[in-house]
Amino acid sequence: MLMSDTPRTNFIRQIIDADLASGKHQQVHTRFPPEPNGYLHIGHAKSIVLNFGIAADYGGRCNLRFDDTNPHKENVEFVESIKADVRWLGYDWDERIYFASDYFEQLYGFAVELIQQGLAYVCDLSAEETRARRGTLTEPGQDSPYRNRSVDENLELFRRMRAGEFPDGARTLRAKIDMAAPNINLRDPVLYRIRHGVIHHQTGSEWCLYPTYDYTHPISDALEGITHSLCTLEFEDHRPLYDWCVDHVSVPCKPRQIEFSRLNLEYTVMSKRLLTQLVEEGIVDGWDDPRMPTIAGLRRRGFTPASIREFCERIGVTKADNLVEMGMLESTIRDDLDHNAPRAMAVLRPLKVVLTNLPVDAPTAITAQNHPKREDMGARELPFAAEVYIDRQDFAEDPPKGFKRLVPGGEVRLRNAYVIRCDEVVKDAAGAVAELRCSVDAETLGRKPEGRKVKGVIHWVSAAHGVPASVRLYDRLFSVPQPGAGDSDFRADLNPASLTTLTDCVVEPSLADAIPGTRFQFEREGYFVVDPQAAPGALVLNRTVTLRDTWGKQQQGGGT
RNA sequence: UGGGGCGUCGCCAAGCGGUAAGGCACUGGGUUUUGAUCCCAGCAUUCCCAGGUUCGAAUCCUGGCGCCCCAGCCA
Repeated sequence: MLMSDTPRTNFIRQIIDADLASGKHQQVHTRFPPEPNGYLHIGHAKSIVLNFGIAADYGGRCNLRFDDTNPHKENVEFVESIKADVRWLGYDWDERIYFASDYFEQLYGFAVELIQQGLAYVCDLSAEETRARRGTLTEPGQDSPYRNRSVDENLELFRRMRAGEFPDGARTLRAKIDMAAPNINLRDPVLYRIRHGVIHHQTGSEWCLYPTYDYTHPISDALEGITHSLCTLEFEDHRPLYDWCVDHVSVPCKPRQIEFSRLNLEYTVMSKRLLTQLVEEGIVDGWDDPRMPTIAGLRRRGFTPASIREFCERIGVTKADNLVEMGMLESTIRDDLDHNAPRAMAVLRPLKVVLTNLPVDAPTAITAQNHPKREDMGARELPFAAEVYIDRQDFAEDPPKGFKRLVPGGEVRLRNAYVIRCDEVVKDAAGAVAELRCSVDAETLGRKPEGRKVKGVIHWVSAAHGVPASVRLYDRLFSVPQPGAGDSDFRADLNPASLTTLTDCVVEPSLADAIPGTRFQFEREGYFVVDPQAAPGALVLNRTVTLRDTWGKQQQGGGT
């Protein structure tokens, strides 16, 4: 479904090309290293497509590695959801699924190496004291009073830290680099901290000593033989530390860290902290709420793995800050579904239409193509009778200029069926339109009407055969492009109309037994997917995205 | 007067000294029993700004300006 022959290259692939050409590497080995402290989102998809995509295109490998060095925030539910999401996106790590915690013992050994070289020391400063001595952006820090302990004392203290002899926060292991370094990450960063009483999802209570990301990541990469370690821009300042670690410890190779800019999408949030808040405060219906930018949410919304992959290709990979329009995501799923989703008819806001002069020999079923340009998708039978439902929005007593649908005395084509004319508008006691009485032009079944043009085509469902359904219409979760901009509470930017549930919908009977996850285009309405909550007799459909709507856009643009 | 990055069309993004790709969006026009799809056309004399080098600069140099990230024992 790639729509162009745009070269899909980027600066990272160029670096890899050069490394291969120069003989620096014979093969490429990447990794996707999520922390299991939340569900994956579309920003992670960018990284997944980048890392697994490069491995696939270069005949290399990509590992899945959980960066699980902070047991306080992590759990197995997140581990499992991440595995499921990566698989669903279409990627395979074969047997190469790793945990940074797999390396805890080796990491400990490398720390001992650093101590022996005089490159790391046990520091007794509290977190607050450490911060107070770190200096500021413009002033150097001060050396820790514990910076010059002997190797033997450090070794002994570090052993006792592991043995659990000291309480949380009492001591840390710090790299001895340079407290005056202009790069704050080099001012004797903490390598190990003490954490008692937390049960790590992989190692249980085996450790009370946990390595930090800055120390763990480069070494994990090196142990796995990673050639190119791709991460986001905020780690650029950490690269000197990354290099310091692999340079001073006996690892088998030295991976190269390359940073790219993270994805920002309009009208949503991408930070795990905020997404977690939406879930925990019940603002959304869980991590897989179809309004969430999570992989699980997009899946439930009806997105396909291919469309997400294509989106990630289209946005590219650079180091420039970016804020991608939602329309970019929408167009990718429309492209996919336009080509691949079978068509069906569903009436979201039913209005009964009685066909008053249906010929006695009128067909009781009408054959409809499942796709306008794909014969291979076949056809289906639509039950047809004198009472049908149309959508209330397809009728107007007082139509706006340019309205092509049904109006009193006007004609419109019932899709796949006859041209009808509205003869009478029946109202209820309150004066609301209750029913329409229309006559059909018997000569227009499968034929153009004589001597006139009928521009409007509307969809319908036989009243006697239609199946009830409830439909969820989703809109953007937030009403502003950048929720929470300028330190404001992002919750104030929530879109109150992000979910509209329609419970009186009627869909064509062929959908009666549709299984969850099945996608359709409801003609003239949009793309929909059967929700997992759907049960036999209680169909629930989620709107993935509307069709492109130049009429609706025109209407909106004219007003206000 | 700390360090590290980034600035090419409304949004993404190619470009790597030889005279501005592509996608999304938008604007026309055509086809159409989905106001969809599809098709065709248009859409940066200019690359943050100012100098300089060069026959030639978005690309090289100098100086500005703007934006992002960093002072967790988070990742």
